[in-house]
Amino acid sequence: MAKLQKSIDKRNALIKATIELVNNSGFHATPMSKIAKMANVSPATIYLYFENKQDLVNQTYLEVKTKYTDFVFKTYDESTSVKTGFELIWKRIAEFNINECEYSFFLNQCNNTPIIDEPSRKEGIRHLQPLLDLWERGKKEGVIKPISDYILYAYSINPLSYLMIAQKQYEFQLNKTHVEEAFLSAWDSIKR
Amino acid sequence: MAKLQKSIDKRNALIKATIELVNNSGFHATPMSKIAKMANVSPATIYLYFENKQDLVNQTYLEVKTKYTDFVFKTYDESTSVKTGFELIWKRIAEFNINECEYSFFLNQCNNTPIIDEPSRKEGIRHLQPLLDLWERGKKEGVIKPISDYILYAYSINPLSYLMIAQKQYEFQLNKTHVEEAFLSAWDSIKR
DNA sequence: CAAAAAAGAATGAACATTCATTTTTATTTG
DNA sequence: CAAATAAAAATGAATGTTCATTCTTTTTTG
Repeated sequence: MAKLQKSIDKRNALIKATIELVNNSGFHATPMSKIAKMANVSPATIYLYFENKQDLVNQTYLEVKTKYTDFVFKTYDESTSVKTGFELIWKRIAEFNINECEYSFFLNQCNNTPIIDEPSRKEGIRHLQPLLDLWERGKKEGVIKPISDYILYAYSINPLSYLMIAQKQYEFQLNKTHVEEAFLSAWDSIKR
Repeated sequence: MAKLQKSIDKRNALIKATIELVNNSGFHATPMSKIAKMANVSPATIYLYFENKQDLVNQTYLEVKTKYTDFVFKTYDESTSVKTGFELIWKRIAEFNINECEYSFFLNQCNNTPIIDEPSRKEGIRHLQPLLDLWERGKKEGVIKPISDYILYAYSINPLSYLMIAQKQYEFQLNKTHVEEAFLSAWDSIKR
């Protein structure tokens, strides 16, 4: 009896193709046949790895989201001051947004449109917990404004997504100075 | 000879239906037949008002964008101080985002995905000129940080879109207090 | 009553998914 | 160790559906 050992490379190639094609055309304008072609695989093969198109995109979302949070919190250390901790996380997020543009663009599209189904989306949100905890502490210490996490997120984190899109879509180039300026704006908007 | 007088009501109904359906399912998952049904019109009739599906959505975008900027700058008066002017514009944007949620959600979707074609998108951007002029003046007067308009926009305006989506998607409700807090964050992030 | 507007049915293309085979891989057996 | 074989993996073609758009006919309008 042969082992059930489907090539992980093929799965990765499919996920990569999905990201690229969905980024450029959107979920519904991306046919399975194109994904298959880009991954050098027959359309039928996709169904050995994923239940259907929705499942493919859900799994892609969760995989990218995991890469994102793994990267973002890798260097984070709970024992620092709130400001230092925030700066650490923020800069990692910025780095991810700039260097892994394909991934962030995909995540952003998932967060802003109805491609992803609700369970997968909920699953994805929980990943930011350490940042929420840090804010909690900051509020207690009187360093962070005592306002809703949604507002804190909207002002200090979400703008990075916008800048990333601007970079992709318009003739705007984010350089080191911009990142520093953006960080100061982020901190100014949430600090007490 | 009968006048060429296509009913404006029908066109409006089509645009309204497009917004609602695209908001809930996205462009490519919205069939013309559904748009027709919701507007109480035959599918063939759509083609009397619009060239094709892409044209329908482009025109919808421009129409909504115009409603947006008309509303936003209606009360604006160039002769005020920079801070007052900014507050005036910002609050109108907030009001639009909260009260005309359907419109803002649609605009946001257009800005973040590849539904709209490039010429229509460019056309839409120009509409924010008065705000850009105000920032220019603010920078000269030393009231606003001397940084890229993209960053100013990312921190002071774009967060409202995020809050609007959060309101639609999660269990978050924007009240008057939130709006005040958000305005302070916006101003803190761009003021010198 | 003629021209415009609208309608429903028809058309053809595109697509997600499944089906029938072939190819690859791993294991067994002489 | 190699030939035989059985299961898994992969494939290309087929299927049935959905959809944008067009065509032909009917209805409305001035």
